[in-house]
Amino acid sequence: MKDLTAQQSKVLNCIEESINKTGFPPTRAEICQKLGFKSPNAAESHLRALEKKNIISIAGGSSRGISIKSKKSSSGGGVPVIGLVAAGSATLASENVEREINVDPSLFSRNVDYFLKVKGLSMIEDGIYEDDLVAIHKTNDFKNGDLAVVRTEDDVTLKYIFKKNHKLLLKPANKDFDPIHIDLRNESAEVEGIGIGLIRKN
Amino acid sequence: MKDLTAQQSKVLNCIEESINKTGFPPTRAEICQKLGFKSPNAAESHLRALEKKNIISIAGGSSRGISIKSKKSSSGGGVPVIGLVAAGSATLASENVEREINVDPSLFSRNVDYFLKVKGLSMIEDGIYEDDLVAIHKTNDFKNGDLAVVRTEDDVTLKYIFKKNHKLLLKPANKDFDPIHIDLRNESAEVEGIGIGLIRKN
DNA sequence: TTTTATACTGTATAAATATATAGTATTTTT
DNA sequence: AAAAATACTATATATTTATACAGTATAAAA
Repeated sequence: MKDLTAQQSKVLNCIEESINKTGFPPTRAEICQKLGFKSPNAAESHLRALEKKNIISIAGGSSRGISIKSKKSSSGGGVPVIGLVAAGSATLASENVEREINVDPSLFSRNVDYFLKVKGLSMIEDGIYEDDLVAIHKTNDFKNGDLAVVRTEDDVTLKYIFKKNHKLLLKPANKDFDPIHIDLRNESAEVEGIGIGLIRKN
Repeated sequence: MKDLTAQQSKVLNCIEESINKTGFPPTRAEICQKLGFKSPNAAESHLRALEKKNIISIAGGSSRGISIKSKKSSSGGGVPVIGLVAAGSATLASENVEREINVDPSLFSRNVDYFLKVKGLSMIEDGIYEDDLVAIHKTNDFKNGDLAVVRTEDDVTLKYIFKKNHKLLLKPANKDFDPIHIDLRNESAEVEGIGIGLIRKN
């Protein structure tokens, strides 16, 4: 994206201020008044420049029809949402980040490192549905029965975890799905984190 | 604060929707179009009523000069969590507010007015568990099948709602619970809001 | 060098919009 | 029983507002 000029920034700022202060965008005349322009076309052309640079959008034929497009990911690092893409890479790599969510840190019992977007129906019997966002706390420490994000050799999956000696059991909450048995002497598996909460959007 | 009438709520909702969708408030004409009024004064008088009740403010002499008062203080103000206490008063009155949560406004599809802490198991088959926080958008506008917060004569409940003529059906998602049938000719019932999401803490 | 973008003033106007006024009817409050 | 609030239709209009057109001038890109 091209950079904004000094004047364009001023105009953008003026729009933001208006929305913050009054609750609605400014008119051309108001922009002129605030920035000291004497012609409405001064504001108009700056708006068109901002539109061209894809910063704002202008609704034709309606008053105050200005809206700011790139609603900045408001300061304060949001928590990334990661889709459970097929094979093996549910990492925090930016390719996998679908979006970010600002959450109250005190919401969940432990720190939320990311949200995992659920694919499939393997946990449906315990109220975890497709497209739910499961709050994940990154750790490889777990108790038997925890809801865990487990990276196996060829998959990343969300299941209840049980460990006994060298045997790992990954148990779904859906009778149509079979539990996964892993013998750690033959196969590798790693716990990436545990589920500490859930967000669902209807 | 005085309660809003059904129509006033619709108008308020219309304003919220416009701001959410377009980025700026609606004109009188747009409100009329959306709600099916034929005179701009229908919108005007509802707006003045909302202004009188201190819900919105109207900037005189400027187009689209509507702003929602309570929403202005978006910074800092979290979304309240309300417990479904026994009889009849799941209002936003401070006695019922258990805590507040800061959520990303863009998280859910519509504005979240409060979170309702679920009591009981009546929705368990659709993945809504005890102590889950259901995100509620305040409105009395609903579609059949919506998850609704309904205030009946002696209770406040969260169920799927279906309306047919004068009959209201409140349907749980648990076969051990019976649906509630309400004949609006004999009993009163009011939709306080609809569920648009959910937060669970493990 | 020519074009394009920036950065304005100044004027004009069709269309959008708020807002007043005049009614009618129902419900709620006092 | 009277007054006030609710809930509109219908019409009118002053004002607001977007937006086009005509210029001037400078700086950056092609």
